[in-house]
Amino acid sequence: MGRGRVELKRIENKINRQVTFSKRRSGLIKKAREISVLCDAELALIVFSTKPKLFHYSTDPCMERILERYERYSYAERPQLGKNDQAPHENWVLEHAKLKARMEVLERNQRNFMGEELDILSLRELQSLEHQLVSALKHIRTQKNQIMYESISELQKKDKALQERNNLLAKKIKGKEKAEAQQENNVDVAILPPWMPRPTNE
Amino acid sequence: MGRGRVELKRIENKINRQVTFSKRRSGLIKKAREISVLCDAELALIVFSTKPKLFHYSTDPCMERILERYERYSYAERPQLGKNDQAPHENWVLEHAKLKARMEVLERNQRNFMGEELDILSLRELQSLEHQLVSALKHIRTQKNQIMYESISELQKKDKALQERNNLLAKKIKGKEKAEAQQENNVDVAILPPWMPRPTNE
DNA sequence: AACTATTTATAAGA
DNA sequence: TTCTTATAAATAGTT
Repeated sequence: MGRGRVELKRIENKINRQVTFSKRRSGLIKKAREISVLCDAELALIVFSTKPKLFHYSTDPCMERILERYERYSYAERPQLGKNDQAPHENWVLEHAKLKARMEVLERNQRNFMGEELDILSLRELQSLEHQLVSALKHIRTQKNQIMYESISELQKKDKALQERNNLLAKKIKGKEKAEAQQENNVDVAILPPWMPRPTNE
Repeated sequence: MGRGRVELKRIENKINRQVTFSKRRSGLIKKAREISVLCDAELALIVFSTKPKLFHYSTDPCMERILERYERYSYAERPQLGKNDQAPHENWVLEHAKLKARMEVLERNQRNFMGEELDILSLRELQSLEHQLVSALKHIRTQKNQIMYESISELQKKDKALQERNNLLAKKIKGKEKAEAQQENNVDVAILPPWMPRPTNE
């Protein structure tokens, strides 16, 4: 919709892509709101731009509710693995407890990884944590470098292609100018009355 | 769009609502796909009809990934929602799903903190992670230093105390030796026959 | 950010 | 559900 069909593929021009993103995002969110109001549907829409920036729309004041509902639904829809018909409740309680315990461990770890709650750790544990973080940092920096290198090499490739194209265009223009100059000369000579002096080639 | 404006409110006729839902749902999903392709955006769309039936679209093969990413982003700005006083079972299933979702986020975070699975992170996310780790390392090293200092100063205190006790004991022993020596001398001199030479004090 | 020529979505009807 | 079609809405390119 707009002045010209648009091919369904990534828009290469960055500015253009950004503008289109912004327009279509608002359109999408509007449509989402419309269907939710008109048809009394519950929905959640999450969009990450390449920036990456987050946009979202949800019928529920709290997006989480819908995500949870989704999780629940998709769990239920998943192919039922071994039916736990025998003691589903018992089983659940057990699993829940396990999950909770594991979660607490994870949370504590996470806080430690963020440099919090270190006072309960022994010297040996601190040292191990330190080594882990140093190693992680190494990986992260390597990955960062790689991304940056890739980005640079891509830009260089683009740059080269553009330069070549420029050269080509410059040559074409030069050729054309020469031809035009030639033509002008010819015309001039042709329209001169016979008694006028002809221009001499130097 | 269509033959006549449509008011933005719930369609009361059920059949009509259903038809509209079906049409608009496909339209919405189409638009979602378009923006994701054209603008290179990552997105997740979840729709529940009143049936209730679930429809969803996601750029990622695994919707979870985007939901996790969403969680990660919105985690900071999430205000604690009010307790849902629902049926206990419902509530419980819900909490379980929530726990599981949160767990997955935590696990992913933890892997990231350990320098794994970095390939899905953007440059900006990597940078943020790096800063977090650097800050954490600083805290960890501070804590380590503090523990070591405390340990050292405690050892020094102990050392000093021991040394003092040693000195004290040494003095006591010296005093005793002298006394004994004196006594020995006395005895020696006493039992020497009168014609033997006496020891001289130097 | 506003405009507008077009394309696209879709409401109603079949 | 699907197709058609008149019309509303979205939006690509432009200013």
